[in-house]
Amino acid sequence: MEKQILHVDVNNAFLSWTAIDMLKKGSKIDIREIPAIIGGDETKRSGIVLAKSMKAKECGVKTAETIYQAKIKCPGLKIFASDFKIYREYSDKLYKLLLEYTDKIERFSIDECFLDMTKYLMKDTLLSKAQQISKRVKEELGFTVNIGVAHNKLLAKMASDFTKPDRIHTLFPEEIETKMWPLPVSELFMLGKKTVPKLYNMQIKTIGDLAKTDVKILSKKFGKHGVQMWEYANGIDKSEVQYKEEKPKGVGNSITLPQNITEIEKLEEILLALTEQVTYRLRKYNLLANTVNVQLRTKDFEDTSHQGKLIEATSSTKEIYEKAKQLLHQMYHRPMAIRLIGVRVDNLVEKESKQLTLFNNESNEKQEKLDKVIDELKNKYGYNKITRAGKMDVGDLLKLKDIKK
DNA sequence: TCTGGGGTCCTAGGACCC
DNA sequence: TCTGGGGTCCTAGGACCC
Repeated sequence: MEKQILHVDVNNAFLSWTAIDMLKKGSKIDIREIPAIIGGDETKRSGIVLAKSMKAKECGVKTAETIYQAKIKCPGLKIFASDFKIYREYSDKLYKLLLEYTDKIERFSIDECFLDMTKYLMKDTLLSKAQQISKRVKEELGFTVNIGVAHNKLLAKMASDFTKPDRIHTLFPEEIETKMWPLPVSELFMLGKKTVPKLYNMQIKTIGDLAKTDVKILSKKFGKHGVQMWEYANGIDKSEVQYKEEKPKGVGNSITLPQNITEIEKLEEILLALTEQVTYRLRKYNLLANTVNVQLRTKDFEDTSHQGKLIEATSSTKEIYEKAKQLLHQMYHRPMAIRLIGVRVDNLVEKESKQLTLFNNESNEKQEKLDKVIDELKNKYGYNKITRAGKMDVGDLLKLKDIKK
């Protein structure tokens, strides 16, 4: 049966949400109306553009470029800090509103949702629902969305990306040729900056060119990915809206350091703080990890990572940190100037399904109790207030003067 | 003061087994 | 002085997304 899918995409999400939050707090300016961006902190070496206003876009400012470059392009540019707590609140408000139309919603990211609206079989009904959603979001929540309407997720997502802001676009099978095929191939979902030049070399410049290319040639050159890009170019996507709350497949935490660090002792301390955050989230999900992965980025932007299996699945800060420290020592050799360090856990399993081991020793139980007490304190008094005796969280660590150089 | 942080999925190659 | 081949598991790295 033919599905009816909507893709709802918030226009300039971070910038819009910051704008309406500022207005609510009495700001006289609407940062959506001036050349403005939401950006990281250049003094912490995380100075990239997260979102831009239309006026900033007109100057040529691009998402993910450096603030430094953006300022050159747009001299009067105003920069505002991101606030993910606020973004989460607006995202939740949007989700709640959408729930009134269907419970089959997939939260694809903080500012994008797929809705399975197959229960509205009539095209006119479907379109009027989309119009209703668009109007209500604007009036009740104060920001605008783009909505893509199609028979599968891929086409709905492509459609919502057409012209912005505050628009509804359809992409039904008979419209693929006129609406999607003339677009540059780089516009196709899942085609990034590594693949596009290769396609250009093959004289494949538009999505239409890709759709008409022999899938065997693509399969040979790009493997599975080649088949998928051909299907996408032809509007084929069989995936379902994943509306059931899914547990994460991995949990990670990484930080770009304000200054490069060479001393392994300092890296260890930061690693512990990162690990504490990871295991805290792991325990909140009631999950256990089977593998630990440590990532390093050098001052020259060379990335390396090492991973290792744990003896048994765990969410214990101590056990995961021990493993992480071991991995760090494996990969670290002097003199290395480290720009970024990260830890992540993968191969997660439900806590309940953990196999009982013969030697469920007392020390493990003790450790588990300690983690639990710390988690409860963190829940009660706020994450950053509570840390292990003698240790600080990443934020505090990075404030230390002696970390410099 | 140039280059985030959170993810997912795929692939190539090595180790090991039969 | 020859050197299989299939299968599984594991790891490092890469590509892509928002």
